[in-house]
Amino acid sequence: MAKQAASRDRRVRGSRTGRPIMALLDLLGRRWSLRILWELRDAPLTSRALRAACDEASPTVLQARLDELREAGFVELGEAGGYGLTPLGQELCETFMPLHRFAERWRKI
Amino acid sequence: MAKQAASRDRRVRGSRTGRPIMALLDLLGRRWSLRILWELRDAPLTSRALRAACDEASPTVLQARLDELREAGFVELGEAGGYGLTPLGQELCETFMPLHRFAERWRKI
DNA sequence: GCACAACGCTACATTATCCGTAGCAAGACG
DNA sequence: CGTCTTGCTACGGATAATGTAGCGTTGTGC
Repeated sequence: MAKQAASRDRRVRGSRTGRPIMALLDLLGRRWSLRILWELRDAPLTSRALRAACDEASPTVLQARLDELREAGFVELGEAGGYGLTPLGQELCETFMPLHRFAERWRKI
Repeated sequence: MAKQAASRDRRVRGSRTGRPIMALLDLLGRRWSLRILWELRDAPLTSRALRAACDEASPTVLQARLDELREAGFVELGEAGGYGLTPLGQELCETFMPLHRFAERWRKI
């Protein structure tokens, strides 16, 4: 697998400009990516608990997204088992945490 | 089309909890959604210009995303032509604008 | 009026991606 | 040993995205 070989400047789908923001938007714009970060926001979860939190999403995609997020350095697999955010992942999560408040106001419109 | 009939509490893929944050994460977690918002961040674009900005993505998906984002109230089609962000869309865009700075730091890791 | 170009938008066949279910190997516990 | 749970994978069917082409409409210049 060339999965772990590539670095941050790897080819990303739909964006071959090399601009990191595009790579990030591409990564986060895949199914379940944002949701996974969101569900891990305040505590690590086992793969199965994460699956339950994500409405029993298919383990195939979840595993793919976890691999990508891990390779990006946002998520890590603790030695005691269970997926958690890295410090970098925490930071990223806090970056779009205001989305929560926005979503609440959005509903009311 | 039942597209414009549904409101914010419509069924969204992968998230049937009704929590608005889930609906939002689901909407933004589709291909090109984040990218479209990003490309419209400071100026409206025509559909073709937007397509060019999005690496010549297929018009089929772009149109689908634009419809969804329009129905969500984030994007609008100006009467003079061209897609632009609504005030709400501007607000959403600013919400995850720190992502840009984060992406720049992320590359260096 | 009449080409001509750009607009928003759509059709259609191919390809990639996701879903749902089942199940693997490895480790912990009894 | 048997039975848990862990992370992870296989596989076939369903869904979504791609790439190319083109529609109808609206200006604009001649």
